[in-house]
Amino acid sequence: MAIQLYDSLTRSLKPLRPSQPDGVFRFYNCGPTVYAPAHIGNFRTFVVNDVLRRLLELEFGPDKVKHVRNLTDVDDRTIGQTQKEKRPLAEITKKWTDKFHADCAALNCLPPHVEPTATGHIPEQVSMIECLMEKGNAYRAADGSVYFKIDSFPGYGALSRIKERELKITNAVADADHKDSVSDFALWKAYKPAEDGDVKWPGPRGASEGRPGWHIECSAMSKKHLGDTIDLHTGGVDLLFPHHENEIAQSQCCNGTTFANHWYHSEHLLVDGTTMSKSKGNYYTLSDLLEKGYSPMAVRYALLAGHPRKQLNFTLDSLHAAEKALSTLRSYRATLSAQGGTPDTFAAVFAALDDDLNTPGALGALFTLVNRGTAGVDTAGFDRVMFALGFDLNAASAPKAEAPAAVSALAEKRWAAKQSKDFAAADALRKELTAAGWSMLDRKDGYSLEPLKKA
RNA sequence: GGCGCGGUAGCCAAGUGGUAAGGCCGAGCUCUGCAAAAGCUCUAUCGCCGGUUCGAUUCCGGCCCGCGCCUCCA
Repeated sequence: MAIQLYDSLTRSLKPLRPSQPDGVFRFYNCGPTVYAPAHIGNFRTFVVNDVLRRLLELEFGPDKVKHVRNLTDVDDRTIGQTQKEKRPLAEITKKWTDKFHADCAALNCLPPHVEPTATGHIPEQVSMIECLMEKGNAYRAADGSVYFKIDSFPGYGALSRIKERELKITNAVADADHKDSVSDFALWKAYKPAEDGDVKWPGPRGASEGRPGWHIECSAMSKKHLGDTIDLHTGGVDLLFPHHENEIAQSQCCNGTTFANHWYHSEHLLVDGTTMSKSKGNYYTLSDLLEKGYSPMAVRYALLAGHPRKQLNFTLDSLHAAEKALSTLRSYRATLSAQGGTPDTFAAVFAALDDDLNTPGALGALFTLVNRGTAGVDTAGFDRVMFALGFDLNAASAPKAEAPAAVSALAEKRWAAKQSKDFAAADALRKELTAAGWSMLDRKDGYSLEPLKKA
C-alpha cells in the first residue's frame, strides 16, 4: 500500500513514488546549521524524517531509497561563531557536526546515505550561480555579490503563495542598496574582511571572492547527489519561505526541469505554547533533557506523539508519559514468542503511518493492539513496527545514575531495618531517601535506587 | 497588513456525518509490611453562535481565543 503524504506545493495528499526508471526513491531533507547544538525542535523534524525514511525503506526496499541530508557549515551564523570564539570555521563546524551526529544516534535516527556539506561543494555552487548569471536569472551587484532576480522567474511564490508585494518590509533594507529589488536574494556574498575573517573562496566569473548564499547549497548538492529532479524534498515549515521557494527558483531556472515532485514540511515544536528561543528560556537541547534524567528514546517518543504537520506543545510531562509508554512496550516485547504471529496484526499501525505519517494515530493503534494481548503476535511482527517508529527497546530506559555514598548508606540501613522487620525505621529511612531525591525499589532479593525526576 | 494552522477529558493527543482511539496523571479494587512493579475498573458530548441534515464534534457561515511564517530560524 502506497504511502500518502501531504504535498505543500499542491496542498493535497499524494502517493510517494520513485519517478526514475531505476526505481530509487530520491529524498532530500534539509539538515542543520552546525554552529551550536541542535535543539529538540530541530530534532522533531529529523525524527519525523527518520520515520519517513524507514517507511520508504519498508515500502521500496532498503536499497531503493537514497536519502540525502546536508550540513550547512558556512553562513552568517557559523561565521559569526568563528568571530565570537576566534577559532577557525572548520573547528567550530566539526565540533557541532560531531554533536549533531551523536544526538541523532542517541535518538536512533538512521544516518542519511549522503551528508554533503556546503564547504565541500563550493565549485558546484559556483557553477550553478554562473549558469544562472548566463541565463539572465542572476546579476552581479556593485559590491561583487550575486543576486537572484526574482522577476526573471514567473513561478516564484508558488510554494509559499507569497507575492512579492505582500512582503512585510523589515530591516532587510540593510542589503537593499546593492539589489535591484528588495526581494532578490543572495546567491553569492562578497567577502567582507571585518565580518568574514578568513572565510572566502574564489567567486563565480565576474563576481568578487566571498562565499555562497544559503539557499544555493541545497540546489547544488541535491543536483549533484540526486539529479535535476528529486522525488521528495522536506524540512521544517520555516523553510517553506524563503529557503525552499528560492531553491525552486534557482534549480528550475538553471536545470529547466521540475526540481522536486513532492514537498513536505513538518510543523514546529512549541514549548509553553510558543516557539523555542533562548531569550524565552524555553530552549531545550537533547543534553538538557538527558541531564534531567530522561532517556533519548523517550524524547523520540514524545516528538512523535503529535501529528507531524501540527504544532506540538512539548512538556516534560510528555517525556514522563513517553518513558512509561516505552516501558510498557518493553515488557510487552518480552512476553512475545518468536513465531506464530498473524501477518496483518499491526496493519492498523502501518495504515496510520502510511496515511500522511500519522504517528500519534499509529501509537494509538499500537497500544490498542498491545492492550488486546499477545495472541497472534510474534516478535518479528512487533519488531517491524518498532523499526518503522524507530524505537530501540534495548536502549537503556534512562541513564543509570550512581547513587552518592550518603544515599547508598541510607539505603543499606533501610534494607537492614527491613530485614529485621523494623518497618517504622524502614519507612522513616524511605522518607529520608525521598528527601534526598532518590527512590528505593524493593525486590525479594534486594533493591535498586533510582533518582527522582527533576522538574 | 499578507499567508497559514489550531482550539477534543487534569495534561498530551488521534479521529469520524450516526452519540469520541491511545498515552500520562488521578481514583477505586486485587496483590503486597510500606513503596514500586503487575492486573482489573472508572473519568469528555469535542471554543461560542447560527445554518445545512433524519442526525454534526466531524460540512458551511460568523464570532472569540491561541500559535506560526512574512529574506538567511527545523
